[in-house]
Amino acid sequence: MELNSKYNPSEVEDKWYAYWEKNRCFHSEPDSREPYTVVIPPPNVTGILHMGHVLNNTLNDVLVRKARMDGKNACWVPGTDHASIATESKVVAKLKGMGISKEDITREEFLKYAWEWKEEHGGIILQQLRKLGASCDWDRTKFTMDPELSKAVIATFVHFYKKGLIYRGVRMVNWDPEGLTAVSDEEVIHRDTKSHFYHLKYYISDGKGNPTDDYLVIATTRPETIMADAAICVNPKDERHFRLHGKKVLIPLINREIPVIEDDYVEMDFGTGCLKVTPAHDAHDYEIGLRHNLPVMDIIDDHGRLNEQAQILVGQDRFEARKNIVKMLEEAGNLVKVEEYTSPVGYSERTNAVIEPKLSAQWFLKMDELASKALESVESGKVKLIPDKYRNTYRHWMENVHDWCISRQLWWGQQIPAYYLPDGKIIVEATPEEALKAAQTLNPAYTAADLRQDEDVLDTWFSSWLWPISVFDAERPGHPEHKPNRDLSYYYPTNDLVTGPDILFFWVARMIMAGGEFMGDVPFRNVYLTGIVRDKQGRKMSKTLGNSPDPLDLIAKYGADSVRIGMLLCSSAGNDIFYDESQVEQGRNFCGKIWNAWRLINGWNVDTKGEQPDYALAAVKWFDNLLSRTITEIEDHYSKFRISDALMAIYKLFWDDFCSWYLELVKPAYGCAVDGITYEATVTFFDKLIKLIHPVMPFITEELWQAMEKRGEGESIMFQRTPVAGPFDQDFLGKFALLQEAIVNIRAVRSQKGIAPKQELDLYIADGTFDELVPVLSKLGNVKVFKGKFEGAATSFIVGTVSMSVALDKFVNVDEERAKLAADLDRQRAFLDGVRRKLANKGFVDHAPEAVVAIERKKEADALQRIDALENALKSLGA
RNA sequence: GGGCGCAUAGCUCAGCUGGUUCAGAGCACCUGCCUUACAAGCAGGGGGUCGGCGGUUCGAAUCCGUCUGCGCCCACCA
Repeated sequence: MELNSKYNPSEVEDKWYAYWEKNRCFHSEPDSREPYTVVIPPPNVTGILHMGHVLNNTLNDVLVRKARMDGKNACWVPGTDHASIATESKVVAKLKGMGISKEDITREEFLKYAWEWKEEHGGIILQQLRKLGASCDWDRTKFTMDPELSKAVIATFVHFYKKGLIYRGVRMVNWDPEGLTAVSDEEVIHRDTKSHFYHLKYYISDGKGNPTDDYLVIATTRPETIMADAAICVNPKDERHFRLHGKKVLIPLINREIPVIEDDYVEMDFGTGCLKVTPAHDAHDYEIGLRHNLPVMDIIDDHGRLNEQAQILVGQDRFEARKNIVKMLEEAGNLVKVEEYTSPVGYSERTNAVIEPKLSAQWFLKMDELASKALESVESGKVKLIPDKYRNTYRHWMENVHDWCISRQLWWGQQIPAYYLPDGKIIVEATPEEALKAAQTLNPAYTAADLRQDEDVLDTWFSSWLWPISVFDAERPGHPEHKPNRDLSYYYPTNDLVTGPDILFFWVARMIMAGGEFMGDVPFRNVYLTGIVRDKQGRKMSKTLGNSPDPLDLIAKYGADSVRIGMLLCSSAGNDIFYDESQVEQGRNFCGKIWNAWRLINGWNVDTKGEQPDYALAAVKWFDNLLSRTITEIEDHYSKFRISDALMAIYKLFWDDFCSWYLELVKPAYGCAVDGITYEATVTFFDKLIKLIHPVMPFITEELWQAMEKRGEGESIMFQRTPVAGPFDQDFLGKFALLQEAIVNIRAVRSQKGIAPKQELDLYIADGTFDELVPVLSKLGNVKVFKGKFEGAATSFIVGTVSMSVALDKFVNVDEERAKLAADLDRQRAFLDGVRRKLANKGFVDHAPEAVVAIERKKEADALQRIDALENALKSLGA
């Protein structure tokens, strides 16, 4: 088949992806083969493909395609995550655009809009993944809010509730005033933020609510919360404040009287040693409040605005109120001074709003027991983290875990199956019907109208932690007594999980917990943690910075294979990825190389009766051995998840070894035909090479494999077997490497002396070490080879221990050659000295293993031989 | 503040159990080539005190200590 002179990726990629999908090449069903399973880290249903996804899914696809070609039953389950906060805020925004406020519509109406939105805009990313070449089993696509997956989530809640691990309680939680929901500790990101430290005067009360002349000074970063103060706290040992014990002070501006209390919590040497206690708006203050029975006064509403309780600045946003109250305090004479201050502030992971500590009733899952089991799974090596360094981080987290706040004040998600009875009792059952039945066992008079379901939904991670189970068998979570279905028994546990370290705790750890709870086994064997994709300057790629290229643009420009290569080239596990477009260009260049190599082979005239020349015989033997050795290396890299090393090994094998050496060697002279044996061998090599390349570059390899000969409908390179390494002759490969060195030397001589490649030179070789490879030398070096020493003007070099001389009567400058040889001789003598010093060292000879000493002795002998050869060469130059 | 990790060529990184001629790779760079697969290419070449200091060892890029400079995770001294 004729090939275009240029490779056109976009045409080829669309064609083959459509072909793969039409023939359901990615679909997997349980059978007698060994399974290889991965589940996709479900991207947000609202998401669009970014470079992080590209990295992640490329790695995943490489592993899946490799496993498939290794003969395993590969199954990669795709899907999306309902992402409650992100999706809900998008829907709210859309409704706002339509003039509809969430408060004005019912839950049912809102959900109708949300589902419409999801059907319309959701899952774009799954289309985009196809462009990348991801070989997902699309027939198995799941969504975390699919009816059966939601059922699994509800069942899980009921399971843990009845087990006593889920409880409802009033706690200080992280409130997101933008998302209007509580979030878990893990969803709060602390960032050092510049702010101010305001020193405020609180006058001591005379006991009747009037200020005296005496005052104390507190330091706060949040002056807008003073109206919620319940006390001033000092350290009982702090002598400076003994006079305050038992006194009351007045809150500035509103003159409310609050007591001075004593508690060890207060550090004497921080701030002024006086702490204002605001139980409603600070987690520590809340604790102090509990210890001292202080009232809780909440002055901030869900949106982060001051409410009626504040008395002043009512309705203002907390940050606006802060500015204003500072002015008021200054005017009132309560402001002593303002300091610049940097302190960590919590931000919502989803909305980036400043988190407001807020007291509210939420649902929690006890983590102690689950976490210790999940820790054990990793410590024992049942789950391997790659790279290993994350074990430490993981351990630290699992040992310091807090109960998980699982309720969210949202509508998009699985509604908590808790039902309140009129008397406040809580019934937890999977469905309203079951709940009613349970209620009626308490009092048969209850009707459905007496049950009020909890308004909140569950944290999205509370559904994604079931993902590796529920995508196969949604009946199982919450029901460990259920027999796993056929899919689950076959595919679980999955093999590898590729994901970012940022969700190690959010997701990975919790999947391990759920796996232990419902399957009694870990959900995966290996977790490959990728780095974060950064730009050339080391900045994290983000939409706001605008430094992230659109992967689809890149794919359109360079082709998906090139983008995959660009990503993989710089992706050693666990290290951040410094992305640069030049790497994608390298991928594109590699496509061109592969393409042209086939064009060359494909264009040869073949003489089936022709005799195989000696150089071709040697070339085939060499590449055959080298292929085996390199496959061994590649397999080793894969087994250790060194994907970029595996790629580099393949890359060099193809480009340097196959193209630059092998093809140059066997390629017939212009107008001549290649013999049949060499041709067949070359085609076989090419076939093996593109099979090795397929997992990293699926498209171009499919195109060429299909171009090589007519294939049947539905056939694909992806179902071919990975080439296996045979035994290889290390000595022969070593000898060939030396020969390559000789050829490089000859080329260098030409280059330095300006001798055209076409001009044949005479080469003298001292002995018969390379006899078998002389035809190779002649062809690639364009030399006529003579055995023995050359007497006359020549340039000489040592290959291994063999001296070679290029006769150069016409070109050589004897002085230059002499100087070169002398320099080389000096180097060899210095080397010999070093080796001899080592061997003369009794400590070395006595302590070092015999093999190491033997190597040194060999070095000594070789060096002596080389020195001898160099001396002879010098002599023949008349030195 | 606590914990973990990193530092090797201009850039990105390998270097696994301390010992092969170990100081490497890719990219970038320099020189010469439009050689009939490929200029997105071919051939050749330069470039590093392995962050500093000290130690262990016959032997250290590799192990230990320490300092410096980065990065990450955890932690609300208000």
